[in-house]
Amino acid sequence: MMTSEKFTVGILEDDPAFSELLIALVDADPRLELTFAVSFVADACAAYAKMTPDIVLVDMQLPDGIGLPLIRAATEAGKPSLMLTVLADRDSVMAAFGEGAQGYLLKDSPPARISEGIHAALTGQSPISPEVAIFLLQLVRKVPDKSAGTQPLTERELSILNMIARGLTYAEAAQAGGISVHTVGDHIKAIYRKLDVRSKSEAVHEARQLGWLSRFD
Amino acid sequence: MMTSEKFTVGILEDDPAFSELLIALVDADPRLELTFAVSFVADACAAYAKMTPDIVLVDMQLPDGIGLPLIRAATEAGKPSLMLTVLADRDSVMAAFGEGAQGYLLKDSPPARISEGIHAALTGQSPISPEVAIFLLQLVRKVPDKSAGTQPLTERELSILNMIARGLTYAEAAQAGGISVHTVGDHIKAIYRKLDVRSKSEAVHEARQLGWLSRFD
DNA sequence: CGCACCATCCCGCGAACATGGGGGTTGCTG
DNA sequence: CAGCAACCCCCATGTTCGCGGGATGGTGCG
Repeated sequence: MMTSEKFTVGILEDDPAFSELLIALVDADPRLELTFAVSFVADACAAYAKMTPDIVLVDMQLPDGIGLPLIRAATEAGKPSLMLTVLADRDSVMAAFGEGAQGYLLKDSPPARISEGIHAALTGQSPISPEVAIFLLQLVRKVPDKSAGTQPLTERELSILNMIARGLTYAEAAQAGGISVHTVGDHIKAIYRKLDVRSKSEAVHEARQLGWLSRFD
Repeated sequence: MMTSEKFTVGILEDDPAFSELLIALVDADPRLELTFAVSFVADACAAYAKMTPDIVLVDMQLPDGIGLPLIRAATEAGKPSLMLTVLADRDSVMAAFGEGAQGYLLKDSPPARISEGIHAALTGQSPISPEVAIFLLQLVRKVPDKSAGTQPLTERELSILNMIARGLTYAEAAQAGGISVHTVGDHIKAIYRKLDVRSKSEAVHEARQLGWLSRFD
C-alpha cells in the first residue's frame, strides 16, 4: 500500500505554459504528488484508469476534444476533479458540474487560489470562481416579484403542504394537525387551485420550485 | 475600473468583534463607504429603506431573528447582498440564495477574501466559500456521486422518480417513457423499497433531500 | 349596523388513482 | 448458473381527487 501521506494529482492541460505552472504548484506543495500531466483527453482517461490519482485538474478545451470525459471518469471513481479553464460561459459551467466536477476555477485565478482550490476540492469543498458561480445561483434564486408581495398560500395551507411533503397521508396530516380529514382535503384543494396542480407530488414539486418549502428536517 | 464614486455599504452584524472587522475593512477601502452598521434585523430593514446602500453584508443569526428579510429587501431593490455567517448547513445556504443573496462567505474567511468578495458581489460576481458551494452543486449533478454513499436507484428508477416529482401520474409517466403502467408501478415499488417510503410525495421529498433530483424543467 | 369577503372548519359521494401483494419473460453479466 | 434490471400482467385494498353541501369567526367598508 501507499505509505505516503501525499495526495496524487493528475493534470490534463494542453497549454504548455499553464501546464508548467500547475506542475510547479504541485511540485512546490509537500502534500501533493504528480502522477501524470498530459495534453490529450484520450491519454488522460487511459492514465486515469491505470493510476487513479486522488484528484485531477482538467482543462476544458483540448486538441482532441473537451475535458468532460475525464471529469466523468473521476466522478464515477468517487474522486474529485477540478476544472481549470478560461471558459466562463453558462453551458461550459453547467456541463462540468453536471458531470460531477468538484470545483471550477478560471485560469486567471492567482496561483495561490488555485493551490488552495486543490486542497479544498480534496477535502470535499467546492472552490468556484465568483465569475461562474452566478450560473448556479440562477437555479435556486426565486423571482423577486413572485415572492415579494403575493404569497397565495395561507398559513394553514403551508402547514398542510409541508406535511404532505414529508409523505403524510390526509389522515395522518389530519391527526398531526388535530383537524378532520375533510378539512385537510379542503386545504389541499385550495392549494391545488392556487398552484394550478392536480396531485400531491406535483404540489410538493411546484412549492419547492417557488421556495415555499423552506425548512424541513 | 468603474465610476470614481464610492460604493455604499450597509452592515447587519451583532457580534461586536466581527462587526468592527467589517467596518475596518470598509474604512480601509477607498472605494467603499459605510452607510450603516446595525445589530438588529428590524433596524437594518428600516435603515435600508431610507438609505439603500449599493451592497449589504448580512449575518444570519441576529438577536431579533434571521437576516433573510434584509437579503430579500436588497434583492427586491435590485441590489446585491453578501451573506457573512458561521452557518454552513444546507438549509441556511439554500434559504439565503433563495432570497437572492449574491454571495455567501463563512466568517472564518481571511479578511482579504471578504474584501475581495464585496467587490466581486458589487460587480455581479458571486463569491461563495468552498464549504458551502457543495450544496449548489448537488442541484446540477446528473452523474451519481459514488463517494457520497451508494446510489441505490437505477437510471430508470431515477427517470421515473423525476417524472413523479413533476406531478405525472403512473399513466402519464408510462406514456412519457414509452412503457406500460405496470412497469412504472414496478419501478416505483422498487423506489419505495430502496428509499423506505410509502408514497409518491414522500419519495419526492426524500430524493430531493438526497440530491437525486435534477432541477431542470 | 348590515354586508361581503375570506380563512378555517366539517361532511358525503363516486370516480380515479396509488399501493402492495402475487405471477411472469427477456437479456445481460459475472 | 445466479443475480439483476427492465419489462409485462392481475387483483384487493385503501387513498386521493373533484364535485356538491354546509358552519363559524374575523376584517373591512359603506
